[in-house]
Amino acid sequence: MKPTIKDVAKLANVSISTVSRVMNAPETVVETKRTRVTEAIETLGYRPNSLARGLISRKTGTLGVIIPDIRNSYYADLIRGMEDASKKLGYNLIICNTDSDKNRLISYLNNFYEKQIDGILLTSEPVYPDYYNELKRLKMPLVLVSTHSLEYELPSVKINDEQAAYDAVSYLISSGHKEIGMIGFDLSDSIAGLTRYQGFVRALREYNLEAVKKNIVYIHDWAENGEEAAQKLFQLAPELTAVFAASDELAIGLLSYLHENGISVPERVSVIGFDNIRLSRFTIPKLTTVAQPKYEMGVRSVEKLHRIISGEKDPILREYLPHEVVVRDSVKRR
Amino acid sequence: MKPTIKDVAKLANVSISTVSRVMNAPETVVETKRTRVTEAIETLGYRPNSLARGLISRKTGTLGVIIPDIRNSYYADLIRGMEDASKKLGYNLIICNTDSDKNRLISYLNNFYEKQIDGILLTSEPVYPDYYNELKRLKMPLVLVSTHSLEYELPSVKINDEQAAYDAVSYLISSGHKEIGMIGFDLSDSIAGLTRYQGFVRALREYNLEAVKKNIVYIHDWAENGEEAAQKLFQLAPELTAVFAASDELAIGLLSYLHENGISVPERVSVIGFDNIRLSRFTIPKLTTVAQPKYEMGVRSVEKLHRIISGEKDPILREYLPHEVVVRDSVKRR
DNA sequence: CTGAAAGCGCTAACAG
DNA sequence: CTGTTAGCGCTTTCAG
Repeated sequence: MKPTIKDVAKLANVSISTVSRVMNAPETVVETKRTRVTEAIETLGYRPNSLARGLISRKTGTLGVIIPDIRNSYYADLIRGMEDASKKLGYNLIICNTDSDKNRLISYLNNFYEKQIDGILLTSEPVYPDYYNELKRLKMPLVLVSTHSLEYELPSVKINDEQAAYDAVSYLISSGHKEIGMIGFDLSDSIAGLTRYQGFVRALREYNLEAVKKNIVYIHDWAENGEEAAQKLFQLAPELTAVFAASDELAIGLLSYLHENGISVPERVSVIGFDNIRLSRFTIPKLTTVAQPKYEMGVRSVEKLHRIISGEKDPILREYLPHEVVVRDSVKRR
Repeated sequence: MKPTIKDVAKLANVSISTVSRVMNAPETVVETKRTRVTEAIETLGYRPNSLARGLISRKTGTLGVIIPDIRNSYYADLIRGMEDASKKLGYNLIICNTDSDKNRLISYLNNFYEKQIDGILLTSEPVYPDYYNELKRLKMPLVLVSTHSLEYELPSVKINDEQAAYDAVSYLISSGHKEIGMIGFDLSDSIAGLTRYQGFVRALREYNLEAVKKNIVYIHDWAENGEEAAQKLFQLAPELTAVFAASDELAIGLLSYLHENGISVPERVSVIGFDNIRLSRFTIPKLTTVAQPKYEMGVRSVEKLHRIISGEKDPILREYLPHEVVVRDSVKRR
């Protein structure tokens, strides 16, 4: 049986309140007793039960993270950032994958509620009305990450996806490309789908290239094969000289497809990705992409959530972190 | 304030024990009251507080996962497998990154202890005596994943790394290669380092190629640049026709290096990786590698841990799951 | 400065 | 079948 505060009290010959005090406010206990207690704690290997503590304090020191699928490389850095910030602030992270399944998401929300989680980090998921209602009912501190909500007053941290896509495509255009295509996420995905498409179109329009906006293929699930999409795209528009892929994973599939088909990159076709995942530095050729500050986003989202939990006033409701075009070797000037 | 069992009892006009009963043993309550309680729960949106429950049951429904660094692609599938199995069995997963730092690891162990975690999944870390002592002191159910211990009687699930490396190198040899090199993890890493090296050497020896076992470069940290290691390796042994990389990430760095230096793969040099991470299907050329059943390992480890927690007798202490050479395009017969 | 006592929300005997 | 009561391990008044 694990030693409890009672055991410590008995061994140190004090009351349990005194033991409690040396743990929470040592200066209020006379030194003689304090050391006796400390020693007792030591010899018993006592550690306070955080369930009992949480029952009183109404704090568990645990945050719930909801992501679509951890296998998506995008989340690796994000979560690491969250974890490092959490450790610093005294939290643990419970990670849950939803596969963007509504029921699974709601089930986890209730799970969090029962576990008395201190706050939620909801990732990549658009906030549909039913999610919002559930969230509101549960009344748990929340920060949206890699997503936001314009309809509801919900704190969030993400990049400006539309602008980032715009910058990617502009980079292609300013490199002399006119026959540009895109592999994007379904437009029903209001975060990574619609916005990046809009950025794509805005760039084209600005340079009077709007005619090529038809050169687009959508994928409906992040794990879908980038190669297949690439094939469809080049069937649709064989004349392309550049492609904007809405994620690096997609770009990597595209690179693979092009290589298989003897289409050289960047000589014949240029490719720009999105996210700057770890392995994008090692593709052949090295992938030019627009980087999201993923680690930093993870850190910021936890800090933001912590501020909300602590009741501090958070200066900015919707935070947008800077993205950056990382120039490597997959785009050629022509 | 969240509604408590008292609120439900009051609203349904029964005692709190009755409410408790409809939640835990509904059949022991007469229907009239049962429906009254159910309705009260419904209208209040009541959910039991799992802290209070856990205080009594001594179960939290939470498992602690310790990994070196989630940014390592290897862990994505593993964790997803753990998560899916956990959801099925009613657990949540707390994920902690240690960077293989001893203090950080021990700090998390104590953290788990205080949180009354039901069990621990300790990943990739060799069990040093001080870890073992700490683990023993804490007395928490534990399963080792992607690692094991020969000194201590600790349950584990992993592949046979030595054999897997042997199979990789044998595949190279049976494809006609004699000038073989390796990029491996430091030998002080008894799991991914030493064993894979031993498999490499055993294969060489078996085919009387032991002379080339000097063609090896070690990296000391998984995140180290595979390109640099590759450079050192080819400086050391320019005549190589094949390289065994101890991880796919390393293999991808190697591929990148070779391409940068105009060394064609697999025409001039063949490459075989290890792990079969998601993106290894999309490298150029597609990477031949030895696959670990990562997802399955995650599932099995949670099931195993669950069995231990439930006090069931677990048939096998140390489980070894099958690996498999996945032949793609990066190794050429010569 | 310190001990006794109440209570966080819930489960589990124990009577009735 | 159901209510009362006693805790689970800890923090927090409240006296002294």
